[in-house]
Amino acid sequence: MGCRDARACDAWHLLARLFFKQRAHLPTVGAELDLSPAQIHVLRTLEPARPMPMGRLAERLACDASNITGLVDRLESRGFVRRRPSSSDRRVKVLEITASGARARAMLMERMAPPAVFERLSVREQQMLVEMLGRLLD
Amino acid sequence: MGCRDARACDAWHLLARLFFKQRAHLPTVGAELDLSPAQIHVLRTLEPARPMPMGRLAERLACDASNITGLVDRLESRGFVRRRPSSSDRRVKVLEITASGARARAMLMERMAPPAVFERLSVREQQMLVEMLGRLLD
DNA sequence: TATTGTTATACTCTATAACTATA
DNA sequence: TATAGTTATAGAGTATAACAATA
Repeated sequence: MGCRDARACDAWHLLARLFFKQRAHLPTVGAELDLSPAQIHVLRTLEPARPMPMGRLAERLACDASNITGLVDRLESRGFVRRRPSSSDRRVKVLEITASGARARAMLMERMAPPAVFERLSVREQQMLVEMLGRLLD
Repeated sequence: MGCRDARACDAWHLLARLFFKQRAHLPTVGAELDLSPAQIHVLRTLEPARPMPMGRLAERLACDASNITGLVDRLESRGFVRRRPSSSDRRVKVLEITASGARARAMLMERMAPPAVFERLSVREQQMLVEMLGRLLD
């Protein structure tokens, strides 16, 4: 009845639980800037000084490319994000976060990672967690 | 421009990235059983032999209680979940996963935690990850 | 008077398919 | 012929507010 790899299933389950637990703060945090949860994830994914084609953003958010158009439309109209033509392929539009968007992003990230949660781990453990999550993402 | 607690922000960011990466498989996995991503998370949250009031499920999924009604309606009509009256409070309805639901759950969990991902960590590291995530969830 | 679950409503997200402009 | 982004559409999720039953 269980999974073949019980530890992997446990890990995924706990990971999802922690994500939902933190996600509970998204509506409150987003309300201050009038940003929906999905828009917050766009800002989170668009790291400053790391432009990203729209298609790649769709991959990272695990959604269809057609969703990105509308999400970016509203963020762009509010000055948080910019569309740039790609220099190598004229079909591609590259997304950049603006200075204003980067400020909003930093504020959002900070609210989403309340020290009260992650301080339950020692500094050494926090480093290990970050390193392990990074390896799972490769 | 960064967060006050950079490590906590990194951890939250990586956590969200990993969640989205795994979530990319949800539509494919769910399609086999005709389950939406949200319905999959209901089944994942409802661990076998651990009945849960509807309100508590709403908390765990970080959504409004009114959403749970519809989600559970469809899962119940397909025999994956049961509503039971609470013995102590007649306002409360307790949710149980059925035998059929538990089989679907095990299949989903296995597909969502492909060994190819978690095998990038040693057994010792997997144990530590599970232990740390558990502590973050307390 | 407060709480649990439900209903009705409106809004957003989401995938699908068809379209354009490039490649 | 294939790909990146857009548009139109319909379906599902979501929060809000009002409601019934119970505490």
